[in-house]
Amino acid sequence: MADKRPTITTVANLANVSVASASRALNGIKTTPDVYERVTEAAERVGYVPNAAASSLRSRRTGQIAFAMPDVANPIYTAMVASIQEVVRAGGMRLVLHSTGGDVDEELAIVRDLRRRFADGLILVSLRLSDDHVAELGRSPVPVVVIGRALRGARVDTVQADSRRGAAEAVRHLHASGRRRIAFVNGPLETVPGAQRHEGYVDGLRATGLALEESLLETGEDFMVEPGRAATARLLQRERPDAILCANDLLATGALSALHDSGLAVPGEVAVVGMDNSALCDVVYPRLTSVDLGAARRAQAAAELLVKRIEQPTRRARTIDVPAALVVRESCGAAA
Amino acid sequence: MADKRPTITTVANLANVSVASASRALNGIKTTPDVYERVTEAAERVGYVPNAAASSLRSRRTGQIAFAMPDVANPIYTAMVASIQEVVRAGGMRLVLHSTGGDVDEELAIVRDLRRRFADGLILVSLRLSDDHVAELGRSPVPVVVIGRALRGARVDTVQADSRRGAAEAVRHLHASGRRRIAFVNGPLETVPGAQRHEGYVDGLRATGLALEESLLETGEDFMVEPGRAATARLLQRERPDAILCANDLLATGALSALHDSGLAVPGEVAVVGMDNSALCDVVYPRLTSVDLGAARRAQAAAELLVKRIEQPTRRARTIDVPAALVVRESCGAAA
DNA sequence: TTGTAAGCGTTATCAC
DNA sequence: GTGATAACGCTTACAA
Repeated sequence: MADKRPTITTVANLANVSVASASRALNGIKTTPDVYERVTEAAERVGYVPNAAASSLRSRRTGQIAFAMPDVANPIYTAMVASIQEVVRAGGMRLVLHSTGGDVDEELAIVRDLRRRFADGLILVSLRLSDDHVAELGRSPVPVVVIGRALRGARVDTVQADSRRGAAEAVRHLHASGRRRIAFVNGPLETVPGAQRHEGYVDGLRATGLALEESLLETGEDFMVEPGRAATARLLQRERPDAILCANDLLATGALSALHDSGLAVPGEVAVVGMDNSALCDVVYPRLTSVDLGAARRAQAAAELLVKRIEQPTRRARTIDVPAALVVRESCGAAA
Repeated sequence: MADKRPTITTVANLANVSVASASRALNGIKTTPDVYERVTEAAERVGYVPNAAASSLRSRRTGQIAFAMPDVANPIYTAMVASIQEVVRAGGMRLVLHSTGGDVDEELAIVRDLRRRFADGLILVSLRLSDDHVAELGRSPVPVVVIGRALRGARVDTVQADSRRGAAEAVRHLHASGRRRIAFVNGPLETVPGAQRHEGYVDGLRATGLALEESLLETGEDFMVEPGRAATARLLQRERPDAILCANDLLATGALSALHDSGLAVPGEVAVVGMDNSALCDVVYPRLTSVDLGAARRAQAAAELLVKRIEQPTRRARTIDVPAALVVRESCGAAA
């Protein structure tokens, strides 16, 4: 902690120029080399650093990007944070983080808070996009990019994963490697990913000619490890599946754990496939086959979209689709 | 996106009071109930939201807390983010995130950037605290709380883990359960945790009467999974240890992976112990015994310390010690 | 209690 | 290109 900070006036006086010239020199706006020299030197000498609040107030730019996601502890969002952070830093901006707990009201509160203009834009990941979101997004004074599902009626840029097709592909792969009783451990059905992945699972069954069996379906109350473990345990009390597709890697991790506890061999007796292809996949045992939904790419695309939109607020809203791709690892080799 | 925003003047005019009264009413400063009523109603009606930059500029408080850590992707820092986020939100503030990559220059740049006054305070996690840090921290206009090691000569609040004692305890536990060739997979020795945990390992050997063997020491070039895998693989080329203590859970995860690949049973042939007791422990197979270094508590303590210090900048610098505790799980049961 | 008015530190708009 | 000067939107003395 230190004392009195120099302001731009300090610098201007020291350099014998007006504050206007000082400001211009410091912001890279054309000046005489002489002025530029004197100003930068003076700034250097007194250790001048511009005040963020003052420059935001006048310039109407905060240099901050906000990112709101359901849960910081989920590796998939962590990966997104890392991607966004890169883009943000490359642009000399700062990242403001919000963890919403997946709560819709919380999400809406954050969008509403944008009216404070604490950030130049927001990247929002929501599991439950509603009309309320559309309405609130419409009132935002700064651009918002949604990672999730394109919202009809909202003029916002969107980045989407093709998780439906990804889930279907996973089912086809399991079928192709000889599995016939393919269970599905999903998260809450009323979420966007929950609904889409369920559809993908059904698509996959249809494509392979397998029947949809209620007894092969389980949903965790959340896309987390424990719900995955519990859901799988319930599944195993019925006629045993020979493969389990999980709606994300956390659920799959829970599934692996439940299978270990039951003494079932993976992939020998039961194959397991996750979704997200997160860092978890190389960490669990056996390594997890997973559907890559391009989290890092989605986050990067969202960040870049946002930065462009901030610079050019009037351009048309865009939707970017990021394809899914199955990444095969140990957890779904051949059946025993 | 929308159009012209109402300012406090809009509200004041509508309520037929001065802007000063409007400001007071909105900030909970004593006014006539009548004035309060009219102002809040007017604010409500026009959807007034105060401008963050303007209020920061005048009040000299940004309502933002910054957190700088080596790596967002490391679950231990993720846990810290979650803890800090809670405190920050409870105080109605925002969290600004910086991932430094463990780079000292990056860390120093962030501290320097505080002079912009973009945040009211900073929580800094550094793996390599130096005199440069002391110097730069001394120049910060806002308080900084360090999570790491107390810095001599710096007037900053600090939160420390007792990782030295924790490592020693892990060694003692392994010895007590019959292990005699206890290896140590460490991260870079020139880091604060690397150095401390090494000392703890040596303490533990001494306490149990085991000899320090060079061949049982390995260091990864980083506290990550891959270096852990590689270090363990190197270790296994020599005379086999019957236990491996790892300097953190990521290294331990890599160790487990290398052991699986070598076909060695855990804990039957080799016991494994990690440090940090992160979310990873319940996710890997077998579940990882780990030394809890109180990450969540440290982060929470740091955040609370910072908030208090912001409110009361002159109070004495404090150092909080968070104790370590071994959490026993499957990876270190009895030897075969 | 309330209103008046003076900034907070910048950047943007003018004439020059 | 440069220098006055007026905002930016708010908080806070100070006087009433």
